[in-house]
Amino acid sequence: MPELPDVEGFRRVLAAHTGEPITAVDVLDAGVLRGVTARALGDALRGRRFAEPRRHGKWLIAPAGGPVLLLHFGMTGSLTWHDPAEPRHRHDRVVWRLPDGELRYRDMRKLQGVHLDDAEQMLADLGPDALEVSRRDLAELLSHRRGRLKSALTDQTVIAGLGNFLADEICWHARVNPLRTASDLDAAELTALHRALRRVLRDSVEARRVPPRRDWLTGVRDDPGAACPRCGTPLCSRRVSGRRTVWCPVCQPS
DNA sequence: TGAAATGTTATCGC
DNA sequence: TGCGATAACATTTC
Repeated sequence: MPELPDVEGFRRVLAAHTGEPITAVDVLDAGVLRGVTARALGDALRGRRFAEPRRHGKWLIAPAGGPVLLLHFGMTGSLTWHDPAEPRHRHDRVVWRLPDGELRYRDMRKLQGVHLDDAEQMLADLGPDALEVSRRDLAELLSHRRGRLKSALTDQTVIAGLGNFLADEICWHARVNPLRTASDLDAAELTALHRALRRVLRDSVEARRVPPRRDWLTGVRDDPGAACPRCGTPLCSRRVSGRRTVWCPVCQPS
């Protein structure tokens, strides 16, 4: 799940529960703790209050009056608010208990995890957040890339926040082939790509995910014999930089 | 049973 | 130095 829109949704979950004291931190699976022990995490946060959280790319940054909590959700993570009476899920790994409920960090695969106080280190190599990238920024960022457009868009050191689904969706909306060399796009293509990025991100943030709409690529890409929602042509698919990439050979000619 | 899954990182080769 | 491919991490699903 978690690309920029999902993490922005988690940020809003946390933002709705700032200002209340953290009464306890339950570490149910220390396998998601990165560079911090369960004891140190609890000692640092107990009695503190979450302040307004930030997001950069796929990172959620949660200051807590001194200590800073950093969450990354990998491919399967989430952060949700629950009544304490609600049974915990098998994949709930860390729980922050507040007076009126609790925040649960759930993650099946445990590919990423929970950090404390190393924001500068974790965020140092990230490019600008995808929501903050202007058309001019995008042109500049792509102009230095010799590799494929798909690879550049999903490289967090170039632009932070875009993942496999978003990158394909944006290319499809822009009618640009994701296998193109990133620095080869002309002015019209860069304009189309930037407009697609804005539109796809806006709608996805509103939906708190990349919506699986049938009139979007994301809604059909896993269908057997998937066809382009715009023109009905069978979609093409291959691995690019280790990720499955889907595009329409008619709308997005090479 | 094997392959693939929305992420990131280290490593190897060109 | 940059980039592509690959494996690895952990777990589930088709």
